[in-house]
Amino acid sequence: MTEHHRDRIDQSLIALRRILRATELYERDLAQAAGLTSAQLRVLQLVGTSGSSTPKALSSTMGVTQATITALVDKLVARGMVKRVPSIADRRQTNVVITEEGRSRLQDAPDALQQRYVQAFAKLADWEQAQLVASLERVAAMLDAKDIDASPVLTTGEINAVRASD
Amino acid sequence: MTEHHRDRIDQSLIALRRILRATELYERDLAQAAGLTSAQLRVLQLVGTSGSSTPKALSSTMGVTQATITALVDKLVARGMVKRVPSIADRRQTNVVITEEGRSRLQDAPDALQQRYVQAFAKLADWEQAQLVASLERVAAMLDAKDIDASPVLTTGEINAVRASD
DNA sequence: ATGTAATACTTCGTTTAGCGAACAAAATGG
DNA sequence: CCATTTTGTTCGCTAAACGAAGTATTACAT
Repeated sequence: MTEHHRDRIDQSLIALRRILRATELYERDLAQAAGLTSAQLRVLQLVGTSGSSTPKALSSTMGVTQATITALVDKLVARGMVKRVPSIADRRQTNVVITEEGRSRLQDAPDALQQRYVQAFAKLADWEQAQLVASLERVAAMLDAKDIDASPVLTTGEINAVRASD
Repeated sequence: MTEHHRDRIDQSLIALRRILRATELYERDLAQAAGLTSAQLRVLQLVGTSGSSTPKALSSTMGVTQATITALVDKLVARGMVKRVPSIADRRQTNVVITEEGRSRLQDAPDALQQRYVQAFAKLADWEQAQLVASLERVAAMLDAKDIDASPVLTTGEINAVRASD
């Protein structure tokens, strides 16, 4: 592997970390401004876009256990953002439904990414936008591929081997 | 704003969310495999790359309060990963220094992004790598610009106005 | 030089997020 | 009809994070 390849890996990792960090920090500020925590806001947004969802679905979408969802929904229920409606089709299930109060709160608390991103994106030239979308989708595919490697933890040695593999 | 512009914004936001989610989920798994929590690992990595850092610096880099850093450093000290060394130049300051134990732990716990990313990145064609780096750096600049907008919270109306602004 | 302000860090008490284990209720498949 | 699986909740616990208050230490203004 040549030097500029290694440089590019480092550069893109640094850029990705900046993206992660900026979003994370901003998400906290935003949720606080909306009077919710970021985890609660994420749940509210998920319920809001679909109109209704089950704890099981929320759990797998967010990547947390159902027990955690129960606690988050409890808090949103206590604040009147959301209500639990027993499912008729399957009586094990509970539908988490957004309320009017919840909807209007969502209006005041737009998505963290949207706020930062949309304004800047609109300023880019057409070809830049197209390229950006293509690149982001490629990175996303790279990262959330379910089977990048069977082993959950790669040792440093293996990583260096990959990096040296040309 | 034409339809395909709006589509592109949506597509890129979706891609960014996939990136964020994949990294977040993976970070948890990885830290657990390394016997540390992800917050502790982040501190250890920061201290490890610079060799030594102050709580104040860690605090602003990570975007948390100093009280939080104190607690995290306490835990790393208890596990012998890191030690506190009083600063000589400024006696208010404490240097957090990585130990041998900490270094070797870092070897076993590579960065969450690295693991997922490096393998896939190496497989891309040269021109794709170059384009990816350029795009990622552009997004990062867009997101962590300190002055995207003076107002901390943008209302939905304003966002829609931006999206309709051409 | 001396008093005041700012900085660096810690301690303490509290809230939130998240997990695993144990459980009840309902659905599914023999 | 019975065993198994799925769905959701409760409980007890750990970790992360915050703000407020407190202690040193340094910087600054007069």
